[in-house]
Amino acid sequence: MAKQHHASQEAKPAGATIYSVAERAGVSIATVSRVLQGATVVAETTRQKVLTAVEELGYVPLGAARSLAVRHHEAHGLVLPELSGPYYAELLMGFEARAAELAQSVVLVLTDSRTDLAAAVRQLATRVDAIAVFGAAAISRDVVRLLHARKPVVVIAGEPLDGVEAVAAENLESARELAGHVLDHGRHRALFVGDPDSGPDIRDRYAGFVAAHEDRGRTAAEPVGVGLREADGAAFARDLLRGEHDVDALMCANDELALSVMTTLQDAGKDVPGDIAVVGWDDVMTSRYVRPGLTTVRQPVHALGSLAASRLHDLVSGEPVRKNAQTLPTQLVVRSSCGCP
Amino acid sequence: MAKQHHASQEAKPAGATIYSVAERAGVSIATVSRVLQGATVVAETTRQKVLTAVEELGYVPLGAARSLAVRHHEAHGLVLPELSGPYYAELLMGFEARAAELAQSVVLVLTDSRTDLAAAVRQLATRVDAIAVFGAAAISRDVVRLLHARKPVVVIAGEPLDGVEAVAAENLESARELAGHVLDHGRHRALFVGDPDSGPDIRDRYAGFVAAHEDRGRTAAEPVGVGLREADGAAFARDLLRGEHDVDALMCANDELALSVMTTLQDAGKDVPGDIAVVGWDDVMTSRYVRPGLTTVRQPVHALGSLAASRLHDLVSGEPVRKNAQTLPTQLVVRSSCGCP
DNA sequence: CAAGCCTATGTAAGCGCTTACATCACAAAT
DNA sequence: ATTTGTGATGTAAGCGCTTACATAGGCTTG
Repeated sequence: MAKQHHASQEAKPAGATIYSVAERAGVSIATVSRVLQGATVVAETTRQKVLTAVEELGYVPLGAARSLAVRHHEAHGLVLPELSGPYYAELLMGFEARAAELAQSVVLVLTDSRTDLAAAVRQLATRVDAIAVFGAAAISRDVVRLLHARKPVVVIAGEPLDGVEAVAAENLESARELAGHVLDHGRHRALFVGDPDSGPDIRDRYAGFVAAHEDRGRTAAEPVGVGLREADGAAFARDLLRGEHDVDALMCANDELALSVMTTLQDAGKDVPGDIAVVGWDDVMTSRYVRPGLTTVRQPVHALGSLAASRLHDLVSGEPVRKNAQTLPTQLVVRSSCGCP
Repeated sequence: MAKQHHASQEAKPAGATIYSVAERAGVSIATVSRVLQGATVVAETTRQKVLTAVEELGYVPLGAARSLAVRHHEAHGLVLPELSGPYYAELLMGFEARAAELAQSVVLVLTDSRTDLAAAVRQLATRVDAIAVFGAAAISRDVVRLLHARKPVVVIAGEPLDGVEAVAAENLESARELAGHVLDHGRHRALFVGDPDSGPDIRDRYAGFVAAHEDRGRTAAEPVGVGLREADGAAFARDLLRGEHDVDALMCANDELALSVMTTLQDAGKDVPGDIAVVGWDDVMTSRYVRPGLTTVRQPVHALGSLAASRLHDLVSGEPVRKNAQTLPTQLVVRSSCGCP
């Protein structure tokens, strides 16, 4: 063998390679590989010799070498904004679980912690076979488009982009239902809290809010374009207390917002839902615990992550891109913050 | 060139390699590599030619090939049980953020979704330079030990294992302080809810509970060994309501437990903290929102993740293993479920 | 008993990159 | 004009695997 395999030594034992295993077992590297891959048949005695050698040497195959040879990373990339709150975490869990079933590793990139996002994504593309990107992940469409030219990409809950596969949870109809439910409690001055321009999700929720009004021959108020975080909700609630709006119901873009609005109002002596009804979106854990329980919409977040991983795998396997976004149904969760007993 | 580089074509454009880029730019592959790595000096005109070719071909380097050549994966593995609840998510965020700074990818494995954990970990070891394992991740010590023989390993909040580096948040003293605080509210029949045998964290928290009693010349009751989930808390609360214990204060092993206990009691008409004080551990989001606010302990979870990533990197860089676990300080968060106004 | 056939194993090419070393062109120094 | 130095680039070996193909026994078969 021309190659000079390992006279070297490093801090860690390092260096058991397929060569050293083969030598120790007294077989060729091909046989070692066959034993480890388990595909081809190998004589039982040989198999044992190899396994023993592997054990003794503590051999761990080098993934990179395998990847290079098989021309697959056997890994999926997932790009999310962050993980505070249960939404993304749940999505990630769904993704990871499905990826595990498909024997794919998952490489995670959180955009909020990156200064150079484009570079991070480019670097990610370097080590995975396919990438799922969360829609609101602050990744410019250009980056997605660029990526998509090289690797299979799935956009989760994002702006549809043609030629790029998309998966999402249903928003419009559920929002219409939720808003309708609130209106049917006899509320006449409902407000949508959240910025429809911040992404397709919120946009559709507002659209549902509008539709519910139209269904009843009314017209919806303009949305209050605030952010999605607790602080935004608290700030808005203070505006409210100052009398800036005349409302008897609030449909918030997500639970975080709804919760902070609701508790801020309560702390100021307002009665929810007596004085004002508040509903949210996402059904986070806290929504079950607050009093009154928060009426909200549960998304199949886990399933969404799982679906993304599945599609990625299908795409890598050569399946064609689906033209239309796959939409998963959501579920209205009625508690009492909307006015129900 | 003897090698037959790419006459092939696949579904995806595929196939721009360093060779095609070199050819297009009219330079050697070495030069392309130099431009892309940016280390050595390359004439500006050449650099531009290469960059142009890269652009035109949409070249994305193959990470596996680089890894093989440089003999580094430039990736860290992280093994966590799951991501429900803010604890692990926050840990992961800290880990990811630091890894990003160090230009390391992060490959995530969630043990709850794996059927064959050992295999998953072995496979992980194949593709990363080092691995951080969360203590309670249900990974047997043997697996950790095995791993550790091959790759740098850091155990987060786990059972110390000699020769294996460990990082953790402080438990004992903070638990002593928390328990002391409760006792000093004049409670005399305090109970620890949680199973000290489920891991070093809980064990130390119970030890703090005991110590606080001893500090006051009292002796602590035996722990109530229940699980850490909401359902466990609700079940325990029902036992309590049935009169199975005579208590006026509960120190729960974590917030999830504390919250479900507390609300279950409240729903049954008990007054918290009037009839019974309840405190938790972790300071999850919900703890701020419930009424009364839950007194708890905030852990530097993000910092813990970050520290783990740093240490991993140091170890990969050849730094020696630190003998003693690094412990991060926690912070008592006093709200009103303990009896404070 | 020769001819063929499996089966188990070995041989070697190739995966796409990095990098030590060799080479070359040109400018400066003699 | 010749030598020497220097910066830019090319050459080629190797990273550790997988796998197509070749080979060598041991059986079966006529």
